[in-house]
Amino acid sequence: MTQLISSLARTQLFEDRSADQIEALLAGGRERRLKHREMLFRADDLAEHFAIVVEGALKLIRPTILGNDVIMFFAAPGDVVAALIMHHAHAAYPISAVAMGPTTVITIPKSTFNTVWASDQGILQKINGVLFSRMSEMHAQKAMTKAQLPSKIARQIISLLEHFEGEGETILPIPLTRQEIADSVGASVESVIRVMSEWSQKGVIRTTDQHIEIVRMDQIVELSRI
Amino acid sequence: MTQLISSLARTQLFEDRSADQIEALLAGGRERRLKHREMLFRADDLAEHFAIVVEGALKLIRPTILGNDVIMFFAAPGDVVAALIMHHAHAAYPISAVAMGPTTVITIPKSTFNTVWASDQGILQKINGVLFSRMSEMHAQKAMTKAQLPSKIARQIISLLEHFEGEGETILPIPLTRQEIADSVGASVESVIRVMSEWSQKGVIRTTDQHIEIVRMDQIVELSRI
DNA sequence: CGTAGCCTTGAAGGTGATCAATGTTTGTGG
DNA sequence: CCACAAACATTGATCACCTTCAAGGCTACG
Repeated sequence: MTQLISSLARTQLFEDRSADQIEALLAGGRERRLKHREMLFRADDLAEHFAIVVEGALKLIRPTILGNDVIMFFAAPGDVVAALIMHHAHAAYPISAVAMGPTTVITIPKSTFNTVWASDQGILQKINGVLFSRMSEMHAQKAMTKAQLPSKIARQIISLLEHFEGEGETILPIPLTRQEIADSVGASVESVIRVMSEWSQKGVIRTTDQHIEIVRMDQIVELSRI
Repeated sequence: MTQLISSLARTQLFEDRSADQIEALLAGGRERRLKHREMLFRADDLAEHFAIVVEGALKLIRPTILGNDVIMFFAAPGDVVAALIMHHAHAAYPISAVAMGPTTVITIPKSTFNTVWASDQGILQKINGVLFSRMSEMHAQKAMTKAQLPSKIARQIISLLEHFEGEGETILPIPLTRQEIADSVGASVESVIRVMSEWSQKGVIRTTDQHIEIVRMDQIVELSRI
């Protein structure tokens, strides 16, 4: 747990907190290590915990009536998931959360949220920050609806790169399949493959066992704003 | 102002507050009556106020690189807009807000938010509720990306009807153009017109000067889940 | 009475979906 | 460590949905 706390202390959420304070905020919390593709919680299950991503990544997905999945968000270390729902009594998760690669999270009971977190102005503010960036991301995606597929994929990749690596890095640190890209931009796998294969051939990107490397960032940026 | 307070007291946000409490929360607030199509604030302007819709409606729009607009959200009476951004110092509005029909709002300075609102747990919780439903709406929309246009339009109409009227009503109380529907579902005006003209012919909907009436709700509901 | 905003209709064409088949890599149990 | 299954990537052909472009009509309002 001390290990955990020290890595949490580096996240945006807890940056201005002491180890003691963090420990108090984690009351009743439990570390969970998820394997690749393991589910943390399922849509429609009763929401009794929220979670903080410590390492790895979660995809927040929702099945559609048509049978396919839609990926709403990729949660990176430091992200809080299912926090908004904690304010509702007896509510169900609106989405499912699935690990991408080996992932560590802390799950915290609703009761801790409603006692410790809800009365901590600083934390609430941080959570709002997290929500704000999530909302911004959804807006950015929606603003691309009428753009062509290559632009959408390019934007998504850039966004993921920034969200997971900060600046400068060019290799996405999570295993990301073409299907997942398709599910997040609202396209079919085949179409995503056609676009990305062309990029690979032109040397714009490179893929080594599900890890995507951006070789020519300038080109991707350009594509994202056509 | 007393008039205003009494209509605010009926909103979800202030339902459990006394008139005095409401007045305190509105410190520095100013009533604004907007005409149809008048802009409350513009994207990229410095965000110094947030607002509560009292009557009418606002569309929250964002221009895209391709030149067209995207409508992110339709704000109904009781909705709070630009609240999330209040936590950031010197931030700009990420979207523009434009009145649909004659609209009354209260604009409240950032300073009030950061003093009175930020220290009021109850209010923060309510705001989270507002955000939650906004997020849910974005999710619902995203879940429809791969659906066909008629389904998207049907879903959007149902969602607006619920958001603006509660239950049971069948006439949308805001002037809503085909262009606005198109901008909100990510389609072209022409396509929206083609779909809705067919509905009009079949007697599923009726339009009288920009007010849409749902005649056969069952059909619309059915269409929304194909 | 002219302009602005909105609605309508038709024709042509393209982007991306769907379907189907196959190759490749990863993982697992005997 | 091999064999087989599961997950993932690929390619081609066909076709539907929706966009785009163009032209015109209707209604409200200053």
